[in-house]
Amino acid sequence: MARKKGKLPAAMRRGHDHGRCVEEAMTLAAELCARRGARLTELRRSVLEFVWQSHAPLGAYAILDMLSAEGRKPMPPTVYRALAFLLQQKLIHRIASLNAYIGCIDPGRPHSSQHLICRLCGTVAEVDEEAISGAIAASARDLQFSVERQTVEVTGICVNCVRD
Amino acid sequence: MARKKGKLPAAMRRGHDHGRCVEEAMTLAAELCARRGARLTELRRSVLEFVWQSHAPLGAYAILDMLSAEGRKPMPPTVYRALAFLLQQKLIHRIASLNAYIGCIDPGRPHSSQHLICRLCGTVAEVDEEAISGAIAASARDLQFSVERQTVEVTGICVNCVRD
DNA sequence: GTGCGTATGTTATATTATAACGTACTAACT
DNA sequence: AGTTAGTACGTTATAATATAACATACGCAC
Repeated sequence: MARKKGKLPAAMRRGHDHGRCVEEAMTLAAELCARRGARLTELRRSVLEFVWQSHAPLGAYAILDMLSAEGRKPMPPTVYRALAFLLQQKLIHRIASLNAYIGCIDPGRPHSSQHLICRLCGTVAEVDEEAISGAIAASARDLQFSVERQTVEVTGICVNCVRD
Repeated sequence: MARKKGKLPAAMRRGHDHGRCVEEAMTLAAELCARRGARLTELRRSVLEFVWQSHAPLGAYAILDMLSAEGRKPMPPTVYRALAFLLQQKLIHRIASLNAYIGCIDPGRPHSSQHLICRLCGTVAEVDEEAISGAIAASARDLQFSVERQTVEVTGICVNCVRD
């Protein structure tokens, strides 16, 4: 079950226990990969964890720096391959307008998603609004356009930053 | 007035007179810039024309090559500055998922837009569906998120490519 | 025609991403 | 355990996209 109407997504709820979010996401990712026969290696796990720890999407080279700080010294292709795996498994999303990556909040269920990106704090909230994806699907149908992927990225100011 | 229901956008109507589209777009651009006191220089005009001539979004370096073929030999910043101007004037859109640029079909009127991108032929159709932008606005309102920009890029197969 | 603001030219470099090929690991079977 | 086939990772090089910083030229207002 998704977020209730009127309740903010976790990413935009100040003071929520994000460590717990990350833990749950990692556990779920491990389960999903096991179920699918996909190998969530140490490297991939690390990348996913870094991505999840940040409320703002992480760029590939930021991830690379974090891995370097940990002692690994991977080259770009290594990071990009890990990201490609996580994208395939739908454990993360790519935010095209930022060239950056963020954890998927609901990787176990096929869903469309929309991202609200705060220009000030960088926080991204993922939502899944049937009204939006349905309107897009309807419009495409009208044009006999066969949809494979919807990218919806909404840039603006989040509630926390407006208040500041 | 926008496209009628059931009628394809020009970009996806085979055999439409695209030369005429381009001409009209250039004329309108000149008028708008004059009205706004913005200078549509030769360079900017050329860039806009190249962008308009293509049904598929053009990358900055493709534009650069076209300008080079014409005799100018601009460096990247020159092209990016022209693109920045055209974006500011809302004469073109940037397609984030392709790092490429395409003409705006209705630069004279403030509007939100959604882009349907054919994965096979590269053609992009711009639409302005109130149902989509409205649903996004409503969802954002619900989260007290103040929207500045909506990016909606729908990837799939267009009607012409499905038939082939 | 002088001066000021804008546009463009130029050099250098930053940022994001991938191609190509080599090595190592892992799991499955014998 | 040894063999092997497939996958993951390492490494080198480079492609593709984009911007910073500073110099020159252009165009319009006065």
